This record gives sequence, structure tokens and C-alpha cells, in this order.
Amino acid sequence: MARAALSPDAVVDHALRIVDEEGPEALTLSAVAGRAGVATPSLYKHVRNLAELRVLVSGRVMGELVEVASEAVLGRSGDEALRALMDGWRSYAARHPHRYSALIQAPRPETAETGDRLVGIMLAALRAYGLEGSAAIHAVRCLRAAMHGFAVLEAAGAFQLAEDLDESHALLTHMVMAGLRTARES
Amino acid sequence: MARAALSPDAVVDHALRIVDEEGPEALTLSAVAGRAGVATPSLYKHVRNLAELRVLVSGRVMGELVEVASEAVLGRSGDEALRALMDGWRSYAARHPHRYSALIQAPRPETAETGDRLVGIMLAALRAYGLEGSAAIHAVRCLRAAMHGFAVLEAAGAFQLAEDLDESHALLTHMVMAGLRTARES
DNA sequence: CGACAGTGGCTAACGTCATTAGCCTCTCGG
DNA sequence: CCGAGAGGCTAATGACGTTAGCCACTGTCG
Repeated sequence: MARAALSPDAVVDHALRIVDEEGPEALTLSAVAGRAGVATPSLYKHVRNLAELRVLVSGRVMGELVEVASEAVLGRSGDEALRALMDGWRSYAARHPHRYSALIQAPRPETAETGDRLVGIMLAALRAYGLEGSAAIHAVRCLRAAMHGFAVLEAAGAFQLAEDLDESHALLTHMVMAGLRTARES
Repeated sequence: MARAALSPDAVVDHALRIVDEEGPEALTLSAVAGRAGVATPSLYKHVRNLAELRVLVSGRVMGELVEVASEAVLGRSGDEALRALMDGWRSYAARHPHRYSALIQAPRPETAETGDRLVGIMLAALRAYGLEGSAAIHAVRCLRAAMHGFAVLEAAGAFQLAEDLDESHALLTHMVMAGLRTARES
């Protein structure tokens, strides 16, 4: 159990710092090794390979989103909860755009639990809308699509015009709420 | 002007086939060279480097989206136009998930014109809603976020539950329409 | 008709990465 | 005090991207 300078968690910490500062494409094992002051192959004692490191990073980001989301929903309900959730989500992505871009969407067994937790929080945020069964699932999917789409585009700098992004996001929030309130078929 | 077996466009064709079949991560210059029956360095006679090839691929995908979107909006207006646009967008992404994932969101000068065209089509699709100036811009942003978010998540296989995706997408469409119809502040 | 230029392909060579194999050395539990 | 294993290291390999420099073919212009 030699000097535990490094550990899987510590490796992920360094990886996150690299992602934040230089973007997800800059996440390489040699870069992490450099930060950790260690030779590249040493990392394999803590992480299976680069692909797994990416999954771990993604899992960490999802964990942070769980925190942001649950804190937003805590003690609120209905429109208020939904707005807080969407605002918190967007604010996280805007604060850590590279980190957000490092999220892996494709379902991975390693992050399934955290993902389910996120879905659970979204379901909770929608509880007051009285959606049952499948209707709630559809609603969560739309909420996810709206939040994720906006976050991705904002993180990528895809919204170039001068218009205030806060206002755009307020409209998005309004869309989701209005759509849920009037959720018949179309 | 030796045997013009290859050209920038032909290189992009091969690249697209690779993306479709093996995903965007599999897009490497050697893979393209293999398909083209040519040594890797020969590609540099047609394309500046891998980064540029990716941009060209992305531009081609955006061009296809322009076609899909404009055909959807042609001769329709209001809810009908919006629904056709959203359905067409989703259907393209579902038909070519890897290709859709190869889209680069970060604004690039090379694809700026095509991107503007897309925004123009979305604006046209929203024309009947009578939005003016900034309001139209905010609406386009939300529409983009909704369509892109749903497309990305569906392409990544992020919607895992058994619920019918068509229904989820119908709800998304409903949200956008309901939100636009009632677009005051919130 | 024949030289010429440039287009497009090729080989050789490098540098960067990921990844594997195999070694060495602390450190800690007995 | 010893033995094991955790954790670090060097060496080696193989994919790629990229650059440099060479060569053949082709179409054009004297």
C-alpha cells in the first residue's frame, strides 16, 4: 500500500481539471500523467484505460448534476420546482461548459445508477403536474431534451446572436411548463 | 490533371460512409485512405487535415438538414409547418444517427452560411406565429434546443424505456407549439 | 510533335498516444 | 525480520496524423 499519492479518484480529479481547462479532446493519458507527476503507464494501476477514464469523468459530472438538480427541486414543487431545475441545469452547464461536453449520453452500465437518479429527480420535479405512468416518462424525455439541447448549444457557443440568453432560456422554460399544463394529444 | 479518381468531395463521401457504418470516432485518415484505395498521405492533396475533413463532413450533414428542413416547411405554415419541420429533423437524425452525431455545434466559418440557412428556415417555419425581432430569435433558439436535444439523445440511445418515442416527440412538438402560442413572459 | 508544368499519388520519417510486459521497491501485516 | 503486493518505472509496440521530398502522367502551348 505504498504512498497513496494516486488513486482512481485522484486520477479523475486531474482528468476533470484538464477537461475544464483545455476541453474534452485534450483529455489524454499522458496529460493526466503529466499533471499527476507520474509516468503514463502508471495510470493503468488505477484506471483500466482511456475509455474507462472517460466514463469515470462522465460519471462524476453526472453526479454533480444530480447534486445541482436535487438541490434545485428540494422544497419546491410545480412551476417553481421546474424552473429551479432548469435554471440550475443551465447554470451548471454554463459554468462548466467543457465538463458538460464530457458527458457521455450513450447509456453505460457504470453510470446507469446515477442516470436513474437524475431521471428520478426530474420525475419528482414534475410530480405536481399530475402525470401518470407513461405520460410522466414522455414528459421527462421532453424535459431532458430541452435542457440538454439548450445546454449543449450554449456550451458549444452555438448561440451567436446578441439576444439575451437568459430570455431565451426563460422562453424554453415557459414552453415546457405550458406544454405540460396542456398535455393532451396534438 | 491526372486521373481524377479522388477529389475533396469524394473524400468526404468516403468519410461519410465510414461515419455511417462505424461512428464518428472511427473517422480516421487511414480508414478513408483505405476505402479510397490510396495511401494516407495522398489525402492531403485534397483535404488540409483531419480537422478540416471533420468540418467538411459536418458541413455536408448540415446541408442535408437544410434540404430536409426546407422540404418540410415548403408549402406549409403555422403548426403544420412546425410539426413537419420537427418530424423531418427527428426522422433524419434517427435515420442517420452517426451522421447526426458528427455534426459540429461550435460555430465554424466554413459552415456559417449553411448554419444561417438553417436558422432562416426555422424562422420561416415560425413566421405564422407572428413573432417579431428578438422574440423570433428566442423562439428559434428554443426550437433548436428542443430538436437538437431530442435528436442527440435519441441518436445516442439515451431513451431506454419502452415508451413509444413517437409519442414523446409528439409531446415535445406540443410543448413548442403551446409555448409559442402563449409566449408572454413567465 | 514535343517540351513543360502542375496535379495527384507514393515512400520514408517523425512525433504523439495508448497499451502491454516485465521489473523493482517500498510498506505493511504477520 | 520477511514476504507479498501495491504502485511506480522503463522498454517496446502499434495506430495515427503529418511533413518532406520524389515521380509519373496528362493536358497544354509553342
